[in-house]
Formats: sequence, structure tokens, C-alpha cells
Amino acid sequence: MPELPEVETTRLGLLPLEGQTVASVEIRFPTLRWPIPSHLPDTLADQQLQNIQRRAKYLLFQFKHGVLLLHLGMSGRLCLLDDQYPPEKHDHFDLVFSNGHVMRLRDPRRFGAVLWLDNDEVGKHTLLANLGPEPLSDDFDAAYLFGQLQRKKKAIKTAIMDSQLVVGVGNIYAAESLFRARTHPEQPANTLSKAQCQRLVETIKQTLTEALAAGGSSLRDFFGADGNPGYFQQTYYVYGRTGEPCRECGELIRCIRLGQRSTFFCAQCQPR
DNA sequence: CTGTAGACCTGGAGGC
DNA sequence: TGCCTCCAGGTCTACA
Repeated sequence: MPELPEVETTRLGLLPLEGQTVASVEIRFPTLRWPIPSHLPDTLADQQLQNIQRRAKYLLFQFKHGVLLLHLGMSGRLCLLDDQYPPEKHDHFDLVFSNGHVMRLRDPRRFGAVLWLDNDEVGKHTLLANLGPEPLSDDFDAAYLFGQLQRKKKAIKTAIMDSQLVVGVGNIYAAESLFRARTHPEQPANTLSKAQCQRLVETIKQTLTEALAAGGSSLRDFFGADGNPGYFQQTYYVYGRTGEPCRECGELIRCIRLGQRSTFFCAQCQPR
């Protein structure tokens, strides 16, 4: 269930692992999106985890000689266990630390990824090299967005979900941010006014920040056998609310397909 | 270069 | 209960 707020919440929940030493690596099912490198147990044994960072929806576990890169895909979840619980069906990967802590990856759909990057290839790797700015950074502002949109004729929702434009805006938050900005998801990207870009940048930052705050309230769950971040409980304006009344105007929320993804909006609040 | 469709994979929900 | 279809929070890759 990972959009950017959950990935960041996951990262915060894993911070107790910083400074700890890897005792062993368990690869139970190596066939994720790409194969989990079979050398990981040798590469990581007795290595100290220096820090855990995030770029877009990737988690980067920094070790002395390189980075363990992890993506949660559509259904991935990381749990921090304080003991060796028996693995279940979709628990594909464990990082076991010398103090007994276990970081476990569960990913039923196996769209996730676990990769290794040597230090000299971290910035150049194709998965990381072409990413746009972080949405909560100052680099993502109205001038930047307006400039980027000038050559794009596709729908604004599709545009803001492109990680080369800006990272971390997934299907839920694209819909929610566009509603808050009162912008129709199908509006051609190059027709947004500067004022619309300003509002959209603000609502993207606002929506993600609120979701992050909601997810952050459930960090204690990460030490249970089952991680359960709480941001999903927040109330959405449009996402998943087809046929229900708009919280602002009462108009019924509609659902269309855009770029093969369900797209929710209020035709009254988000006119063309 | 831009844009779109297909691909990867499992499980849950709903219809019959 | 069983079978079928559709849908799901991502994003890389191929091709027009």
C-alpha cells in the first residue's frame, strides 16, 4: 500500500536499525520484479548499516561499500520484528541483525524490488538517475511545474504521476491534490495557468504532508509482527468515493479511466 | 522527444 | 461452494 507517505513512514519506523550489524540475509523467493541478487548474504554479512534514506519511493540502506535499494511496489510492506517469527507465504526477504532484530519484506504481488548498488553507481543507476524533484522540497515550486508543463499535452493527472516530473505522487494523492486545487484531472497539462500551477504545488505538498502526519502516528505498530501504518484511515475527498456526495458541494463523485488508472473527481468542483 | 499500452503478479470482491 | 471477471496503492519497457 505504498505511496510516498507510507514509504517515508516505513523509513522512520526502521531508523532503530541504523548502526546495527547484519548477521544474516534470508532470500526465500528471489523472483521479485527483478531477481534479488544472490550475493547479498555474502555482501552484507557482518556489515554495519550506516543509515536509511529515501529517494522517491525507494528506500536506500547505506552500507560501507554500497546501497541496498528497496522498492515496495504495489503490495510490499516492511516489518521490523524483534524476534524470529515464522515466515508466512509472501515473506520473501529478511535482513537479520546481530541483536535479533529482523527486517522482513512481505510482498504478495511481487512488484517490489531488492537490489544492490555499489557506491560508485548509486547516482548513475537508471532507476535513480532520471527522477524529478522531491515534492516536499523547495525545488518543486510553481515556476518549475509551469515550465515543465509547457511541452506536455497529456492530462495533468498523468503528468504529475510521472516520476521524471516530480516523484512520489501516486494515484491516490494525484486525485486528492487535483480536487483540492479545483483542477479537472483531464485538463491538458500545457493549459494550466500559473495560478493553477501555484495551487497544485501547494495542494500536493499539503496532501502529502497531512498523510505523512497521519502515518507517523502509527509508528509503534512497526515493532509488532504486522506493520499497520494508519494513513489509510484518513478521509479522502474523492479517491474511492464513486457515487458518493462531494464533501464540498454534494455533487456525486465520478470515476473515469485515465492512463489505465481509476481517476476520481467532482465535476462541479473541478470544472473543465 | 512525447504519449500510450502492455507487462509483471496475487488476492479479494462481487456476479452468477 | 465454485467458477469467472474485474480491480488494486507502481513503474519499467516497448513501440507508435
